[in-house]
Amino acid sequence: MAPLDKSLIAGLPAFAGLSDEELDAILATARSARFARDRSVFAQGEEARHFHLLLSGHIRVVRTSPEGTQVVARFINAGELFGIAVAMGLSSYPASAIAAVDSVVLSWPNAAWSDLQQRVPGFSAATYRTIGTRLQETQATVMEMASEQVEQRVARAVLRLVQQSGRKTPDGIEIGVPLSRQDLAEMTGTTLHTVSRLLSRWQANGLVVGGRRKVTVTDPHGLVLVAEGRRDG
Amino acid sequence: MAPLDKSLIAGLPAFAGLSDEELDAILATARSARFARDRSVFAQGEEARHFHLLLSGHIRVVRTSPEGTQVVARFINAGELFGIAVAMGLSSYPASAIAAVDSVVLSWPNAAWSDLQQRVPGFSAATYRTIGTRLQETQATVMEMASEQVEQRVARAVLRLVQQSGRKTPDGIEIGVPLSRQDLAEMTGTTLHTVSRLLSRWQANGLVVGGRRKVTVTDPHGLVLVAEGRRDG
DNA sequence: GCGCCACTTTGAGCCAGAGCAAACAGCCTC
DNA sequence: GAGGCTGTTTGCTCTGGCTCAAAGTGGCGC
Repeated sequence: MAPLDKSLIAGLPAFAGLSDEELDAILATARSARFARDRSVFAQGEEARHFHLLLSGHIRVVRTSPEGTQVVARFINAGELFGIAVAMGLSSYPASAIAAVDSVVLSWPNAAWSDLQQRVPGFSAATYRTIGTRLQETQATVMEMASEQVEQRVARAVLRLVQQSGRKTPDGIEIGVPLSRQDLAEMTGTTLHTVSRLLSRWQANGLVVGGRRKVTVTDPHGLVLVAEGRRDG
Repeated sequence: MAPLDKSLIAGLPAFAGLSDEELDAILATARSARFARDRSVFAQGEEARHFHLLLSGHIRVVRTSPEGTQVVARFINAGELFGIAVAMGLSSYPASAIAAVDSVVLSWPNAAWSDLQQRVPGFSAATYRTIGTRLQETQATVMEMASEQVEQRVARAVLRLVQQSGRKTPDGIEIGVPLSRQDLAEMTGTTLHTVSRLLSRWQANGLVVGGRRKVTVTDPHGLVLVAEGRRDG
């Protein structure tokens, strides 16, 4: 395989300020791979030999319970680390990572982890922040599930996705990830039926426009009111 | 204040294998304090100037939503770090920490964080694991809330507490933290009424014995079956 | 040892949202 | 462009668990 070009990672905040030589050294042990939509980068329970960085596309991180219930834990955006089981002292991946769209992933063997920590100043702190942020977000999800109605939770999930990957279109802001009603249900702990009903009502009230695996928000402010429980969708 | 004795922390895994001099140096910037039951070590939203280590007792970590709903995020046991906002790049505490019983806490100013990281080999990795573990646990909670019935969730919460702080008594295994029905409800996202009804039924069926702020598990195996949904309490 | 307060129990009614069922519509393949 | 998937919509029914209400009860302070 040809050496990877340092321009791939030169622009990422995690590697800011490094010399060309250092970038090359970091990339020496990395491999890049393309994943078609719906292909799995790694599967829950699989032995974790690598950690990964998303170069382009979107990854859906999914946890499956022993009974088969699935929960979408988060979406990974370009530039983010994922599958860093090695950092958390885990020997196998606690969730599966599925390409939500065609994606390009850079992967290092776990052995490269300590090297990166030493070589890249601030890498360690940045990783702490990444994991810390995810912990905060996950705890926020727990709070929501404990205290809010389904309608508010779904509204929040949609707004979060808009922030993460919203794309301006003539009709409004479109979520840039193919997103089924089922996905939305798995992010909010409800059923696709309930999500579908909510979106239908929101659409009738001019808040969103739905489509097959697609949601476009036409009235973000109105949806914020719904998320805060200060307005009925 | 008299210097703290190194025997306080010598036995903790995080500081294993350090020389007496190093232990003294680490303790030089720490302060210990005693917190009576129900006193707060720090409050949600407060500026995070210190990080903490629990020497003895139990701490309840509580998040409160803008609307006032409370969720018990976790219990901290002796020997664990908590309030490590500094590691996650947060400037204020995301939750409150309340002494569940009389407790002794060792606190360092944030400035000591990087020092500890450099001075103590393996400290960084241990902290990653701590945060990583909490992330896993929190995500497991999300899964439970999305896919399980209230009865199973409460049973799991009780079993988890038994593991963390169970004390053998003639009647069975008693949870070593004063635990109201309200606390249990806040850990599982339900109401104290429902928890009370469940415990009453479990008691009638010989699984547990309840008391004021107290729960004793008399049939752990039976409770596991309830937690797994393979038996009705 | 009395009274109070915080915690707990139990009852009754109700409703958000799950489960079940069935029809419907983009979109891709051949 | 016909056929078949996969994803979506919508109606109906049923129920777990929340809400409101009120009556216990253990234990601490005085």
